[in-house]
Amino acid sequence: MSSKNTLQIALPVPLPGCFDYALHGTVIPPRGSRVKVPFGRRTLIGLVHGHAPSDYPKLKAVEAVIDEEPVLPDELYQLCERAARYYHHPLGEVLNYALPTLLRQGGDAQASLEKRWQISERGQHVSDDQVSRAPRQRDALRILREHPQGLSSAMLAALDVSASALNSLREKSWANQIHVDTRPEVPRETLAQAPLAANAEQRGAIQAIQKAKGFAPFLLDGITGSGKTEVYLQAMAPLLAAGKQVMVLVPEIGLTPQTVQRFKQRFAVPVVTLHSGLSDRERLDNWLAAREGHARIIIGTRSAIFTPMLNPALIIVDEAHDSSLKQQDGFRYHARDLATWRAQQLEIPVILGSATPALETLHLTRQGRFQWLKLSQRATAQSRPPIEIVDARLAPPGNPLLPLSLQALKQCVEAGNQGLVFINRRGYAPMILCHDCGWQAECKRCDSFLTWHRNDQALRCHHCGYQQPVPSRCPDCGSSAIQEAGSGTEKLTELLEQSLPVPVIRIDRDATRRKGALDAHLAQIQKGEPAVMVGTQMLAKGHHFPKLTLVVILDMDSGFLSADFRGPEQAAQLLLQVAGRSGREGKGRVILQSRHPDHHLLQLAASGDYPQLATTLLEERQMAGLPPHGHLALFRCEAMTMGTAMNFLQQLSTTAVPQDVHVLGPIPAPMEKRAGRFRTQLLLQCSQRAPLHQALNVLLEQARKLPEGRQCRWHVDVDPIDML
DNA sequence: AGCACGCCGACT
DNA sequence: GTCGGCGTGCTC
Repeated sequence: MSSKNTLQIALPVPLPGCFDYALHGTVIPPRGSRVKVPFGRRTLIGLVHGHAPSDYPKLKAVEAVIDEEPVLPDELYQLCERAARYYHHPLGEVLNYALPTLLRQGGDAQASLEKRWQISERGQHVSDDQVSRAPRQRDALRILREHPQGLSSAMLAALDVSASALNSLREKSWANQIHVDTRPEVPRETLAQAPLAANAEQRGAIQAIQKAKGFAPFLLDGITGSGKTEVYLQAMAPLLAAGKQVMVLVPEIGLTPQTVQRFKQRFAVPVVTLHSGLSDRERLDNWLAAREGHARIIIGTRSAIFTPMLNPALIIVDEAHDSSLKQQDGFRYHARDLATWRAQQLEIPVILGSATPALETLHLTRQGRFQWLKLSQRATAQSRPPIEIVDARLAPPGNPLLPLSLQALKQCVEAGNQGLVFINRRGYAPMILCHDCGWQAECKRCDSFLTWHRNDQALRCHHCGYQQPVPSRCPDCGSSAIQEAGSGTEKLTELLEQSLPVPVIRIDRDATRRKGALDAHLAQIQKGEPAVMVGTQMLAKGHHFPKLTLVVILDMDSGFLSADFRGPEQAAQLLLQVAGRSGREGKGRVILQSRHPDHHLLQLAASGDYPQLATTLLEERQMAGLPPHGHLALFRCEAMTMGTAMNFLQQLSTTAVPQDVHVLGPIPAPMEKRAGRFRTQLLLQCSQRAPLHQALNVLLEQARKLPEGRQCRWHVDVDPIDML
């Protein structure tokens, strides 16, 4: 055993465990600091995990120590360790994921400073005749003299000072470029705007959160329009006034300028955002601002849960039921659960806010492990509009809209209001087929039908992106009797444009792809003139449409009938979310078209009694041993042939696992073929977490050894959200 | 995951 | 005769 210093390094490679390296030098870098090490034929940046003697015979030496201090606070390092263990994902990759890109690449953990031009001592004493032949430089000097703290290049350009004049001044040592820290002083008074008046329920919730000491998990269960955000804002106020920081996690599409604006308007403190739209530099600056305690409100999407904070006081997860909080590839963590762990570790409160809490969260709350804060009244004292179920089978052929729905839309816009038609299907028609031989356009690479996008003259697969031109004749029988079946947003928009005297605004991924297009559409709606929106899920969240009084929902059935056990839960959440758009400032109406108007879960959801629906669903889950009553992990596999994918998981399923763990499968995934690969899955189920994790450890070890696995791409998903 | 080594087919 | 296809094996 070597007496030399040996470091254990976590590296960003998909291999379990850490790697040992010899350290020349006497100062041992602490856990969480970055080092550069040789790995195979390349050089990687890893994080110090610890130091302990190693018996590995061919130790390589650390090439360079990058940080003397950890880049991640130990609390975050521990969160990563726990997450790596729980999700069975390599620690090095988890840690790597937690770091901003520039730090992963070895960059300095330094906020960027603003460059400014400043007049020098010598420049102060330059007389006008010294620059009589250089009027541009004379003007530049005059301007710099007026601004002794210096001016940024952008401001100088705005004042018509050219870069060449400035460079000339620098050559004569009359001006310098300096770097300044432009972070604003945080004002003593952090409240910038008076809070809204809270009703009794809101006051109760705010007080409960403010009274909390140490770790305290809350479910803020409030129907749409009940003023959850106001509760967040008032709960935050004293924390911010005490110089602390608050983290707010929001769903991907919820991170709109309006959301951020609401926080910025209320508080005069630095607010930073963390989301995929930032440049690497902006992301690092914001991350550092949070780590150093300058940023006081940190708003971000799921990955923001890994942001370090100097003075953390509260974590808020808004729309906590939203499935975008679970990462669907690579490191498959759930930000809602990590938020709870982190709050526990930091001994601070965490608030999960939702109008339709996930059954997991409701279950914990009913067990008393979350404190239940209920908001049952709309803040504006409007009652929630009832959801009318109507039989969609009565719709005229080829038209997805019932006469009743169309009539209601007409009345709505004639009364000067706005309507929304929700249809969760993009394109013109979800299918095209041959009337003569029954041929249907299918994706070559997936088990799915191609959607006709008439605007773009293309058939497109929504699962893999495959695209092909629309055939004019049937490729099988040559008939020209090709027609579409079903309706998407494009067709519905066209139909409504023909029937209504007002603008029809389509809001889906296709219509809003162009940068700024979504904002332009939303702005048009905000003007409040009569109009009808046609939209997908994109419209379901966050947006506030004051003039919207009618919502027509076209295709919620598939969710309620889905093979996925979470189908009804998610459909109900979406239904209530969409319905909640209606009548936020006035009387509203919601029409739900369904081909299964007697379906009991659909009726329960439409009744608006989400707690009762949840109870029913939870009973079903208990009988089936499904979450939250049982725990699941999924081994997914894909390969070039079904045989390879099946064979691997078949081999794997013979591995001995702890007694109480049920190994189900392998079975072909619900969509057998996707993007040209065949997909299979092996489901692990257990009433307890511990044996499930033991089983995963055994199976993972086995999977890495099995030769059959080499022709497959496989991964595990702990607590899978969608089984498809 | 990278990145090498290694052994078989169509090209200057 | 070479360039390059991706199987296989390893990384402290």
